[in-house]
Amino acid sequence: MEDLPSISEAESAVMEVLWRTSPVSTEDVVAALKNRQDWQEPTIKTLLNRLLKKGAISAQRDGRRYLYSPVLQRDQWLARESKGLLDRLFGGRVAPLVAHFSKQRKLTKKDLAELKRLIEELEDER
Amino acid sequence: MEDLPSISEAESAVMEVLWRTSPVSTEDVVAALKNRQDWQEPTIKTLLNRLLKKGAISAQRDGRRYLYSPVLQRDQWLARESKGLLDRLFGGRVAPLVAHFSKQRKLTKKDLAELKRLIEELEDER
DNA sequence: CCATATTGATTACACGTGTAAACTGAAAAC
DNA sequence: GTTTTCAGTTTACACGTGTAATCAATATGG
Repeated sequence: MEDLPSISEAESAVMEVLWRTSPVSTEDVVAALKNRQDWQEPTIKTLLNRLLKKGAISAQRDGRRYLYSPVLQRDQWLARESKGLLDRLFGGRVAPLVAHFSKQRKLTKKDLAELKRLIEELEDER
Repeated sequence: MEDLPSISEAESAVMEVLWRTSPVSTEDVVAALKNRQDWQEPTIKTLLNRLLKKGAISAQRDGRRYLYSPVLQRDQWLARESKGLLDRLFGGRVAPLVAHFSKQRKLTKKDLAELKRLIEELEDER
């Protein structure tokens, strides 16, 4: 009964690939990250290996190579990451966080509209 | 022209103290963190020193000891940290972030009310 | 069958971080 | 003026991480 593996930033870039499609081969991951990250292939192999060791992904043989799939779900990861920040920076409260972004002028009109809709939706749910 | 120093999690706990009140002595910091963190005094000395080296705080002599003050402002730090998370986890968009927290049932009634008010306020600003 | 290529596994290495002990210099106490 | 004390400085050390080269095993082509 292992608890959720914690994954590093570089590792999360690899996870994002697997979360998008899986199972994938090392080659696929390399291809998917070619543009985004400036990593050599060995680097990606290392990251895949570490993720395996951590139990964040699983591997199934496919001829001479492996195909990898996520074990850790994106939702779980998202939940932990965002909760961590929220707690540390905003005392666990969402409103102050939004307030912060608004102060930073990081809210577009579209964001505002979306938020409004979202909030109405949430209110209706009660 | 140094760019903003990046501070670690443990360091940020020390910064929080200085952000609350400053200037403060090492002793003050130790006292302030006594309950929150289970750190020995040498640990806090180390952290203060690292923050000094990084230029995140400044020190002024006061007799035999130093009094420390923040150089890095909480707002700057907050902005960077939260932007980092927002970009990494939610593609830089605020609405998906709020959606995520709502899905996690992390929004209290109070949060909702506050958010609503906030959004109305923001809309009026235009 | 043997050489080559391919892919996973092992090893590497510097840097930041969490955590702290040991050392040192100067001030305070006697 | 010594001795003690206290605060700051130096050193320590293991672990995770970013980044990658090298090694080894196995499959494929000739």
